[in-house]
Amino acid sequence: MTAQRREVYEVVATSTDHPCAGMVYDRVKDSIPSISLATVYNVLETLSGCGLIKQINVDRDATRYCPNLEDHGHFYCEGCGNVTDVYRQAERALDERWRLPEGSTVTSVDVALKGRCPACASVN
Amino acid sequence: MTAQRREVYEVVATSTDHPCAGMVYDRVKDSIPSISLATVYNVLETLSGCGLIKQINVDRDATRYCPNLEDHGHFYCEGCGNVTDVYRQAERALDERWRLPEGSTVTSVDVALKGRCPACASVN
DNA sequence: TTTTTAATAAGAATTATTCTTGATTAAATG
DNA sequence: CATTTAATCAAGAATAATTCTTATTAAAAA
Repeated sequence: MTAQRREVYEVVATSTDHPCAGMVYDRVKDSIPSISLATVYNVLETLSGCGLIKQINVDRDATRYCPNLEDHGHFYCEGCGNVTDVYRQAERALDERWRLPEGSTVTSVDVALKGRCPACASVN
Repeated sequence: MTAQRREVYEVVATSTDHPCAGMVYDRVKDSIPSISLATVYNVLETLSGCGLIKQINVDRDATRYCPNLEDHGHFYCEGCGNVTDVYRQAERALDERWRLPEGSTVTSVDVALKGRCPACASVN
């Protein structure tokens, strides 16, 4: 655990806006001005590999990072671009939700909802 | 509806492997050798906009295209890279599945499962 | 202390996609 | 039918996120 890793993790953990690599880079530079963008990418990859943070992808936008390790989905607002965490109404096993090919194994389920958040929906 | 549009749509509609733009380009060239990759991108965008095909994204891989307009998710095999359609066990309204912010509107729900298909899971 | 290993910084390289421009084609109008 | 208008297309340059390469630095092991 290096200073760079500690600081990158800290930035993601204390951010509520699901920042992308460039945003993390900008924020980490406040405390480590010499850090390189490539290092931020490396560290984000390492932290994701350890399961300390999660990558979230909406369409082909830049990958964003999420410190919330609970089972949840993401709601992307097409008005303001914000991403918020959303939770299931009821916890249900995967095979109660999806008909999967017999004998397959599943390692992850990503759910991305798109639409307009209350603020943006009310404007128009 | 031009020849290019007809042919691009035909290729996507008759493909079962969820091809990306480059793959569509290669296949369409058989019947329209002069077509350009940019045109394939334009047409795929147009067809997606009309709702005739759907874009599917897994992580930041190249966008793939799906002619299946039913409500379904996608299962990406980390072994062979294939993408297959998966269906819900039961049709349930969105707000029975997710707790959404009061007053929000939802335009799309994308579900991407990752794991190993039966063939790849049995090998290892 | 010396040697080995891993992490970092910097910038070049890659890849999917978009943009720009000029040429063609199709549709609309006189 | 001729002509204007608009949309589409082809080709290649441009862009943006990400990865790769190489040299340097820091940490760990011998």
